[in-house]
Amino acid sequence: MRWSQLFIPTLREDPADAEVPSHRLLLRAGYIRQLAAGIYSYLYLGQRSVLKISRIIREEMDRIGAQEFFLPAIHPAELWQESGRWDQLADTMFQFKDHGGRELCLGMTHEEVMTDIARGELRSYRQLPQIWYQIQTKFRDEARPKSGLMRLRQFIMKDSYSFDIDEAGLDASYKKHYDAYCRIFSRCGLDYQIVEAHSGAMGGSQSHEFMVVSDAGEDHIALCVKECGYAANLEKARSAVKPVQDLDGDHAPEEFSTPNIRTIEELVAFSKTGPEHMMKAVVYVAPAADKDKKDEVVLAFVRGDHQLSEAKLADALGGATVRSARPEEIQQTFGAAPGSIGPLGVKGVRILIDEAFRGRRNLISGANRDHHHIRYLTPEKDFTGAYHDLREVADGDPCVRCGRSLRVASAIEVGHIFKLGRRYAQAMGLRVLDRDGKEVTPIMGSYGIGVERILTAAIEQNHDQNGMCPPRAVAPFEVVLTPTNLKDDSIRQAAEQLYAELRQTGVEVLYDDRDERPGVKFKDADLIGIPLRITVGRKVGDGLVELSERSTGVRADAKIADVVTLVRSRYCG
RNA sequence: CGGGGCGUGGCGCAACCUGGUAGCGCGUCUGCUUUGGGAGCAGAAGGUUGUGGGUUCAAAUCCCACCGCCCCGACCA
Repeated sequence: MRWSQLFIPTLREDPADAEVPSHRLLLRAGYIRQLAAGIYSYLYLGQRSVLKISRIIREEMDRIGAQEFFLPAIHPAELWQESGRWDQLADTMFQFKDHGGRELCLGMTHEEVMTDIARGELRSYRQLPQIWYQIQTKFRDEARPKSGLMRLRQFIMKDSYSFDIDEAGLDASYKKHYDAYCRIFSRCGLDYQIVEAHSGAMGGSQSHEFMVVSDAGEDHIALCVKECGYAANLEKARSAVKPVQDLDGDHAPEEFSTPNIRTIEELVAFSKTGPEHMMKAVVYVAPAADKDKKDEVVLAFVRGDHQLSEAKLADALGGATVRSARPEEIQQTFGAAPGSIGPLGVKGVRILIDEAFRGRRNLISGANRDHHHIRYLTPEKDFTGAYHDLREVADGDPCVRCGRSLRVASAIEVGHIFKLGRRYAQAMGLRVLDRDGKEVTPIMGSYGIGVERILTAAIEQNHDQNGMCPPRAVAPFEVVLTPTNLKDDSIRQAAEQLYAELRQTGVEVLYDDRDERPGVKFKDADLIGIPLRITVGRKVGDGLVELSERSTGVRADAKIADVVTLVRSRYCG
């Protein structure tokens, strides 16, 4: 393509609204323009990158035998009411009415539509397994879109769904996706991590997320610094605890005065005891499912130097959504203010204890009386509760698997696979006959990839002061051909000829035939991140051009006669 | 949804506090010169100052309401 005829609106200055590097560069390089919060137009370069990413995904999905569909973005409300998600997801779904008053929504995902097709057509175990996928625009009315293409209200997603007759079949479909995803992200040039994931309110038994470590990411993961391979989403990550030496002796619990002591920190200073000997009481409320029932107050304990994980607490309570209790609720339930809450004498409140307290003794906690705490508390002897893993892993905690340190990092979620189970199939009446002629409910898997997030992650991982340097697989062109001065006949002729030859041999080449000074062309080429530049300049008289690699900055002269072969073999093979 | 910030030619900003009819840089257009890292000179075009209302002789500027965008937090199948 001839640059002079293309629309590549590069910007010299940083746009005021862009903070993270990928957003800034996508705007500056003329890949995208914003239409509204979380809604972007993909211009020529952006669309080329998106198409290249989509093509890679398509190839790898086809390779595992997945079949591509194209499904509606507009869905009738009834479909989502059947699965129960119309109300459940009302806050993040674009819902609207047509002229006749019929309720519709823009699809945020396609479990319902896929399952609807399946229930109408799949009759026999002989038709299974099936893997169906699509690459489609999804819509979510995010409470807070942010960071360019990181969190969008309209975005492109590859989503696939597997239907199997039994668990073993699902395992196989899951494994196929796992492997396909590895190939996809590797081909896109991403340095990624696979982490065990929390399957969330969707249910499901097993789940992995494909994460790209980046400061711009909004997820948090824990990674073992050694090669034991442990990696998990922070919502699910576990850590070991270093053994703690408790105070010996068989003491009875003893209340003591702690005037104006409310925080663990103050208590540590006051009692001259380490926080690992304290039971931090955290009070939560699980709102009642029915309006007739009362909200349930729960009391959770984590070690003084640990943090409670709300996700784990919610899991321990069977997937309920929880909120922290208000001070007046705490006062009413325990007869004391937050900061003085403890396990003794508590009635009618569920008590959850973090695993880290197993086998511990002579601990300190609140006395349920203002300005008082209790020491010599021993779980199981003095009070009981259910043990659960409740604490959030902190940077530097020992790895559960190998005991080395865990690193907590922020990351971009580019893919997510999980075993859905039978929830949708059941709710929507998908049944097939098995070998014995008995009706059974197939088991499903659901697998997603965020297309824009691959682009975002690729840029977050690969950029410098001059612009982006995306991997070749996602860059909009493979080569930029840059004549330094088109008014010089020998330069122009050499460039024109190279352009023709490169195109002929199938190299994706962007020919910068603009009447601009060399500096402008170099800056633009660096900004938009074309992996290889061929500069046709002053050495053309000696039969030489210059090759320079965007990502490394390495430059070398090459004979004009050899360039096409060289480029094809070394750079665009 | 809570907190904070910002809306002025295409982009980045100034003028607002202290009211007097909008200015700078970049970009754009024309001409000449220049040509290996965002050129120089000369000339030119381009703005209902987010929207609506109010105060005033007079509003980008003061007041009220609304809309939009960004950031932090909550939320995130």
